[in-house]
Amino acid sequence: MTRQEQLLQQLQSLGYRLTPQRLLVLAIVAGGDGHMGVDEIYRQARAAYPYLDLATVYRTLRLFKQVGVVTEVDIDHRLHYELTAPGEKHHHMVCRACHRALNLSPHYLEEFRDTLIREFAFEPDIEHFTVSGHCRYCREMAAAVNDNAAAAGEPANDA
Amino acid sequence: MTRQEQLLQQLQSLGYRLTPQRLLVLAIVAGGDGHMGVDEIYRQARAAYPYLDLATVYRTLRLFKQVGVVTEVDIDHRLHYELTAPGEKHHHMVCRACHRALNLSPHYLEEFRDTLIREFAFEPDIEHFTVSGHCRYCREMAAAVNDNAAAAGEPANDA
DNA sequence: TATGCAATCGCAAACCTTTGCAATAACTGG
DNA sequence: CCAGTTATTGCAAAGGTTTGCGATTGCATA
Repeated sequence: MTRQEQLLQQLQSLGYRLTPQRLLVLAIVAGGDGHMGVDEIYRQARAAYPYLDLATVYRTLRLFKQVGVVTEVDIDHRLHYELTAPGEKHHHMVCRACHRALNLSPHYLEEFRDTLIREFAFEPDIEHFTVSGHCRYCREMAAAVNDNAAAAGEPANDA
Repeated sequence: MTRQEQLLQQLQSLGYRLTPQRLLVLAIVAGGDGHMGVDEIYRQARAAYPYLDLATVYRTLRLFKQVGVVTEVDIDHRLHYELTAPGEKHHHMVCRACHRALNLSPHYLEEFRDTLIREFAFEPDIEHFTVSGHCRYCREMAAAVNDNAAAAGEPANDA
């Protein structure tokens, strides 16, 4: 039994129905490399089954997430999904500048998590943890730009 | 010079214009207690100046955030803002169940931050850090419910 | 104080995501 | 294999947020 069949059976045993739409979305997410945007999943799904509705894709992904089949990652205020790899669980560092998402081993969070539970009885949602910030590359680039522009001081523009 | 006047001067010195809309939004956020939803800010602003557009409120708040005047908090996928209190900086723990937002002293994050910088050269965005999870009260309630319902096993419903 | 330029505004439309509803289809039991 | 139940779908519309654009207005300069 392949991993996908396993997951499907898991869904079914939880009382959910196995619809062609769900099979399709699962296959696509499983086939993609890493976190995929909803639009990309939708595009691929539509190529195989043009009748499919965007709302169904969103609902399906939400269901998968709830059941633990996929992991949701918020990248620049957009939802992305990737197959949950058991035993290779990881969190994300999302760069505010280039929107790259880097993986982060849960190991780095355990202590933080323990502290929150101990001090506040707050159980952080470590399944879907994401920190935003500036990645190595964008920091280097920002530093370089700063060196050049030095004193310019133009305010930001709007749009 | 009041804190508000300070902030206004800061905006101006950065090259931004002091418009009535901005003064109004700043006054409202400064007057509110803690993180306010955009709709609430908009409602109050409109009461004083009915011509104001929602888009302007969003743009203004985004600008304030960028300049550091306010802090953005994502509560259940909605944007909330609060005046940035220098010296009282704090992060948030947002409960996934009741959507309460609890404050978290930066102290609990310093070590985590240092680790990310050291190991990955990733500079986490500690100005706008939010962890989601389950708060003390909702955990207690969930535990109580579990005790009662014990074995029910109904699948989730849709809407 | 009058003038000019760019930043900002209001408006309308777009974008991403969720939701209500009636029609459809997956599963269950006979 | 058929019928009944109910989860799920497609569609259309709404909700929250962002954006393009022409008109307005703040501010600097003279």
